[in-house]
Amino acid sequence: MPVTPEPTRRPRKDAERNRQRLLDAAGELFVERGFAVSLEEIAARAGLGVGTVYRHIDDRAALLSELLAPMLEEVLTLTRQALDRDDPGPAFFWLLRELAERVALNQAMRDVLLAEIPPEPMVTRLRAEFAPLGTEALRRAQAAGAVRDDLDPTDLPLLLAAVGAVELRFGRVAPGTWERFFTLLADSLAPSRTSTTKLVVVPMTDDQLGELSSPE
Amino acid sequence: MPVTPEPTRRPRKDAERNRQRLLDAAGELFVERGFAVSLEEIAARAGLGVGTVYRHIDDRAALLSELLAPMLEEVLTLTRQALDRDDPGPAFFWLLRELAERVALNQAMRDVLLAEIPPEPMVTRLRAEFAPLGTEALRRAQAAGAVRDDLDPTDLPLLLAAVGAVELRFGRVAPGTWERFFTLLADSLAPSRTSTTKLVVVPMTDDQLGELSSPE
DNA sequence: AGTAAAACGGAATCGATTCTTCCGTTTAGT
DNA sequence: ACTAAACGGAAGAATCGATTCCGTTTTACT
Repeated sequence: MPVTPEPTRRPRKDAERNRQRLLDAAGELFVERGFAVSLEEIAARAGLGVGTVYRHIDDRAALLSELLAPMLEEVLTLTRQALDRDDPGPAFFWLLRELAERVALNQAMRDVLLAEIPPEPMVTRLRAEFAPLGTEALRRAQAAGAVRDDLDPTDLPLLLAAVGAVELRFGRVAPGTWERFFTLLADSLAPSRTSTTKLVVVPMTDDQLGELSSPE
Repeated sequence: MPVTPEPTRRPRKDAERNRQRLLDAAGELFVERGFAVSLEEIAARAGLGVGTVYRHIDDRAALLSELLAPMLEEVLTLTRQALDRDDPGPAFFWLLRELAERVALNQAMRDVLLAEIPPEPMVTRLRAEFAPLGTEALRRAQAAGAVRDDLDPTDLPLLLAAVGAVELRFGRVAPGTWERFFTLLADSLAPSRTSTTKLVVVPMTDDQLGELSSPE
């Protein structure tokens, strides 16, 4: 039976270049705007027409799914790194902060924790795989006396969601506020303490709070 | 010049009844769904047609504004009550919890803190009037040694927003979770502590976390 | 240079959503 | 019964974003 000589022909040079631009633009915008990005927005940032976008992807869902996967993968990687350490207390707080930072600064990650997003296989997988790892990291930190015993593994997504929500709301007028909030939150996880962790990040100003009313 | 004999004629009985139904339905739905309620939804719950709604209100904005006002007014009232007390520490934590509860259980309040809502004079007024009162309540609690010194008045809306976000996201599958989170958060505000406040509210279950993926 | 296939741009289409208006019908009040 | 008030809900208008379609431009190769 005669088969096609070249099962996969080499794409044209401009097509390859545009695919890269598309992926770059989509990646940036996904971090900035999460699942709310429109294809038009992506096309514009890539300097392409929407029609061209569709020649490179199946549809919007497939594109976002592809962009989301590595972000969620990184969560698992970080968690495994924490479990590799032999200082359970600091390792747990390190992990929590790494995750909090990613959630705070990445709208797509915030959407995963905070928003009603279309069903994503990767999200289901993340939950299934993260659960035992996160639980173990927490248990070890508790065994080491670094974390209050009544903290539950299910509190972890809750804490991260809170951090994400804070930066989502206040980050626009006072970037970095998530870190101030995180410091506060972390202080509540210790079984006891004789002092507070110094709040390094400056508080918001009244003016910044006022800016919340003006759109965009 | 002849004037109208009855400047304001008595409305028909059914009109009066419907106006009340409308206000009741709108009030309920505003608490449940915040600024996202549609007039159609309100009309349906009131058992009226949308056309009828418009005979009772100017437009959507006016209706929501009217419903929002008393909620914000209550915030000021609670704050003044806290300032009337002579136990600054407990008074501050009492106030924070009262406000947190309202924010957590009322979507309209959450929207005020968390969402991009249309400009509302009442919100501007609230900010202006709450600021000095909230600041005073905090300062007194700090002077009494009940609250860490580096907490800033602008952190208050931030803390409340976080509580609201938590219940917004997790309340559907695990109502009351805001309270667990609040307890945790409150523990971080003390200058020091030798133990933790017992977390009375049970944590979420893994199943509940999983339900977050399914819409509605 | 010349040509055909590949790729492109963006207008047009489609669907969904929600405020608001309009008008024919129903109901309260006398 | 009759009239003015009130009602219901379809229709109009606007917005927004995914997806498709097709005439035009570019690349690759002779």
